[in-house]
Amino acid sequence: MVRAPCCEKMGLKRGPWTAEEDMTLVAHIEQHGHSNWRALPKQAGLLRCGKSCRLRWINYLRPDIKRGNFTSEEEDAIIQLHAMLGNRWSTIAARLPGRTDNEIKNVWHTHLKKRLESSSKPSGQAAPKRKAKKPAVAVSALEGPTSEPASSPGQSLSTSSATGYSMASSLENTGSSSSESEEFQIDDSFWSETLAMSVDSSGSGMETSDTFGVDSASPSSSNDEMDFWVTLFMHAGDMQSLSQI
DNA sequence: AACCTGTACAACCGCACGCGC
DNA sequence: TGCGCGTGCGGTTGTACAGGT
Repeated sequence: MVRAPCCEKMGLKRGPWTAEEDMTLVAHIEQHGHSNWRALPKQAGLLRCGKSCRLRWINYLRPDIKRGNFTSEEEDAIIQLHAMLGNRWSTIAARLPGRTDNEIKNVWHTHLKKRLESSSKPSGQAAPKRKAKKPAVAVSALEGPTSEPASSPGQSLSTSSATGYSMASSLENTGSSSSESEEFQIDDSFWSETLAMSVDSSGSGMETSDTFGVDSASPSSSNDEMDFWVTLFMHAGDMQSLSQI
């Protein structure tokens, strides 16, 4: 199956987005939505390919994006989820309200990975953040009435694409996390305990478990299934870390 | 003060998947 | 049933900036 290039490079702009482009995109999406990314740039009068518009919206312009440094809880959650799920950034992002897969991926590659590699220390200590990155130009241009930082933890998630994601594939496709099968040896007592916990889905004390409750309220059965497995793994991770103490 | 190096983040690229025709 | 299109995802690259020398 030969696919056409995502953007026929006919005078389409590339590189960093300007504030005007951002505003144009946001205004268009607010008015018309984004039912068709490919047609969107034309309709909005943007000289960008649809893919670029989609990326910009998802990673930067969405009103529910939470910007700023990751909290240590978030970093710990990423580390745990990555240990469980591997490089499934979108799935991990779905567990962290307001965070995007791209952002999480960047954080992982820049310091979480190094932190894990360089130290066997407990994860509570965040890697030193060298700088508070410049405020993005486009954001400052947008930080008007249109984009309020919805940083409250219970907000709805739009990052998750609810791709039909099965547990089997998540376990089999462990290219980057080959140690999963070794890390999680599940015995019968684990299953009985975990299943009991998942029925009564009270939080385990971790901040991210709040988001489970939100998502599990979703009518989508695939989301329910995903929540079940992620919750399961989270508990497994908790139990493992407890056993190491 | 100027240059060099490392870090953080935005953006791009290519592939895979799902859906409609 | 097969094909083409649109979208989503993960990997990678480019670049701006801060700190160090």
